[in-house]
Amino acid sequence: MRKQRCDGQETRQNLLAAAGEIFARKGFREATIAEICRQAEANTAAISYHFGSKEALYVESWRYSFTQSLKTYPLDGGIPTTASAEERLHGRILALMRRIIDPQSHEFDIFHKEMASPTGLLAKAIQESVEPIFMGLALLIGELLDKKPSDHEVQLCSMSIRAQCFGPLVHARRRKSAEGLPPSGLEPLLEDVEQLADHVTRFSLAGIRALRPLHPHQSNNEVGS
Amino acid sequence: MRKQRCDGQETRQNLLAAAGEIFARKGFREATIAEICRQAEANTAAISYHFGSKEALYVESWRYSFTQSLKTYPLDGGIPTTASAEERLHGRILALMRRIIDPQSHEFDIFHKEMASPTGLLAKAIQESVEPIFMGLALLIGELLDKKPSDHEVQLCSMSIRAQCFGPLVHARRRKSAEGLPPSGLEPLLEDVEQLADHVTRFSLAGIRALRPLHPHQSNNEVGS
Amino acid sequence: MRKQRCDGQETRQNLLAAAGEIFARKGFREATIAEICRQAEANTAAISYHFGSKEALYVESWRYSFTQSLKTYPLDGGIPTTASAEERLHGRILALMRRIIDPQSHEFDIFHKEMASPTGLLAKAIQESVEPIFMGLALLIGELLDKKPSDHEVQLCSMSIRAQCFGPLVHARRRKSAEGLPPSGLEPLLEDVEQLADHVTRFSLAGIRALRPLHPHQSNNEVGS
Amino acid sequence: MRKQRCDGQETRQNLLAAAGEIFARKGFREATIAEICRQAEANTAAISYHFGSKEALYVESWRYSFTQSLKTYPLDGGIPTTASAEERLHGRILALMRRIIDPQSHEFDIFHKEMASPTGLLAKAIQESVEPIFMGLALLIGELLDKKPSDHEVQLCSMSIRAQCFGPLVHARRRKSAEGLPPSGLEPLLEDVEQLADHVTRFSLAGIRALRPLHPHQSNNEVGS
DNA sequence: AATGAATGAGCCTTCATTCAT
DNA sequence: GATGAATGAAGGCTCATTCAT
Repeated sequence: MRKQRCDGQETRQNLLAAAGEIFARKGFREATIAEICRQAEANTAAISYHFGSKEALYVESWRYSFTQSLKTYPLDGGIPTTASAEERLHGRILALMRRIIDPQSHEFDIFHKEMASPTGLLAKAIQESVEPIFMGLALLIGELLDKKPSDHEVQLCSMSIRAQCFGPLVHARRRKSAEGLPPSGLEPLLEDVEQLADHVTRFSLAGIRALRPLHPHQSNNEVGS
Repeated sequence: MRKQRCDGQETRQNLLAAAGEIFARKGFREATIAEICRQAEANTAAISYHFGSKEALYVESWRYSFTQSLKTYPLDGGIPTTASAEERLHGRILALMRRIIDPQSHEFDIFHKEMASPTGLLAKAIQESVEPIFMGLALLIGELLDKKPSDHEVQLCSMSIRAQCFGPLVHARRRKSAEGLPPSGLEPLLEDVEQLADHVTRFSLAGIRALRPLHPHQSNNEVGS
Repeated sequence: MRKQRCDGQETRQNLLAAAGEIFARKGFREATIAEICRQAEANTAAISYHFGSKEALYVESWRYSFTQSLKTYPLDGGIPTTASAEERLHGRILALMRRIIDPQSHEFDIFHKEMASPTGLLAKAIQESVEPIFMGLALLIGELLDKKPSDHEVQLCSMSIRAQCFGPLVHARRRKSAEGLPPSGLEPLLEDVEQLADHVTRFSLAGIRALRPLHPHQSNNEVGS
Repeated sequence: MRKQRCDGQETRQNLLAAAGEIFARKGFREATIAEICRQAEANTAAISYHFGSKEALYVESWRYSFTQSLKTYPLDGGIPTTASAEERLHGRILALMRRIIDPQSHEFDIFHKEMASPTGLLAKAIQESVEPIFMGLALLIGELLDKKPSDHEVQLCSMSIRAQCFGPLVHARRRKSAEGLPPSGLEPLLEDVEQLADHVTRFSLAGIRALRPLHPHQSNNEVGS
């Protein structure tokens, strides 16, 4: 009972997709190549053939998930660079949240599990992928604070914002995945996301402004709502 | 070469302590009872004997870690109830951070791993333990916002603060545990913690105030430093 | 369906014996722990438990086989040290041959396979075990040649004798094991061994004497260069 | 990126050569067709295609190695049939040794591994190839002993000589292959070979003469029975 | 003629658990 | 009360082989 040998890369793609899903659900160690291959409708030896090892598949599947996710949700949230810093911050926060919450994307579940129980296998890949995101955020905050991105206060604010994006959403993801099928639960969650992004943006802009040193005449027009 | 039968509970205590450490380092699934027993200098069968199963040991060791941690770091950070809400918030944030960062305590590593890869075993125990912490925080924020603790905005702010405590510190923990001995690396980290708590308090108070509806006379004295 | 836990070392002994037999028949790589355990009536995990790995079992089983074999066939063949050098040489050759040909002993089959396809695992064990055998032979030949055991000619003669013991007998072993049960085939083979030992002793003594330096009445017609 | 389809037999030749080398180094079971094909720069399916199976390739590669080796080293060592029996024996021994030690030739490594761990696949091929070698040696010894080649004593002497050729040289081969490049290490080994051949010839001629029946001028001090 | 892709069987190992002592 | 010994179920990986192209 052989599979059709369509174009030769189909199995590879199936494995990457299935691996992303299973690794996101179970983590590296608890995921079994048997389950991945069952879902990809491939033989267990196919992983050795295409990727060499479970470890290599893990790294590849994360890169794959991350790339796909970034294609769907550009870092700047589609806000033009001519918009105000506040609007661009809101755009970034919203884009990040949508990436995190998208049930199609598995990168953040994998990322989260890797943070909690590092295998060390993703260190390099994550480093390369996450750095630009952090840097873009730090640049924006630096603009708002009128300081260099490497400044300590900028870093602290960056951390505050990132944490507000990650924390609640990984919970939301789990709550969601614990339910049934995604189709019905998608829209309400996206609504939630916008509301949450509004809150985090407003909350954080206030926090940032409280640190702004020497502008006595600071305006109060916020973004959102 | 039997062990001394001191009081019969010594092995149990050793197992609880060792389990907390190992589960914190490796998570439930990846921790092996062999390693736990090796560290506790007990026989592998001792776990089945004392706790019935690996699962039961897991729950017990978390309760044990949590209880010990709460004894060391009271929820209110030692700030008297007569102090201002801002000071009490700072006290809570600092206490929470110190609990998280304490290398002696394993509850947060276990908690974090359980969030990332839920076994479901701790659901009830965590629920019971975390609820009062969240409630105390919500009460305080409600006081600052002049709203009920169950109000949506209060919940959002509570989330913002909790996330700022968890996010950076679990990273700090890992970075720390990756180094050498904890004793020498403790002080500088505690300094960091106070600095971080100051930032989060100031940042969040500003965020909270920005949501406060229509009180023109709001004061600006912040806490910290 | 548990095994009886008689004295706790029975399984270990069974495994050692079975391993010697299987490793001798199939070699390290082709032998499977499943087969060894089937023959020892033990679980496959028992090997990990008692020895840690297939590799460690291999080494242990060889030491076990070698020790048992040496107990049955002392190196000197039971010839008293007061006997003539010729008689003692004959004793050694016969003892070596009997050790090699004994169907109960597996050390030489393992040794032979290890020489042909080294795993490297037995290097140290074999070195330690074989050294005294070679040294004893070299001492004896040195006595016959009136030279030091480390002399080049002594070494060459030692090699000639050892090769004559090994070569034909490993063939004989295989021919024998290819047949059916050992009980009936044992005596005729032992007879063969004595005949063979006589031949090798006579043949080699003549070769040695031809090299003996200072006896003026020996003939010197040699071949080559 | 297909290979050039030169003449269609190039791949076959490459496979035979690579197989000889790999089988010699690892033995039949441990050699993998993946490694052989990698070295031959061919696809793994090529073996099934050209030879039908790993087994068939094994047999073919041995025949190939043996044929090539025999071309380089004629059985009689180039000694004319008019030379004395002693000289012809020396020639044969030297030729046999040179065949064994030649690092270019793999037949003896394969042969040795096959003796130690018979696959049964080479039985017929080896039988056919080795018979003439043994017969030639037996004829020569029969001439020296003035007996028929099938005589028991002739067979024993033949065995003694063959064993002295095989034993030390397979060791030498392994020692050599464990070193670095063969080119530089070749000359000193060939010197050793001649020295060794001299020893074996002299040693064995003495042994043979000691068995020569009724020539009144031979000495008779033997050992045994 | 030749190959990339895929397969299924088998191997060694790990692990939580359970007896008999 | 406590333990050494033993178990069986998986898990990841390797490998010779076989298709469809």
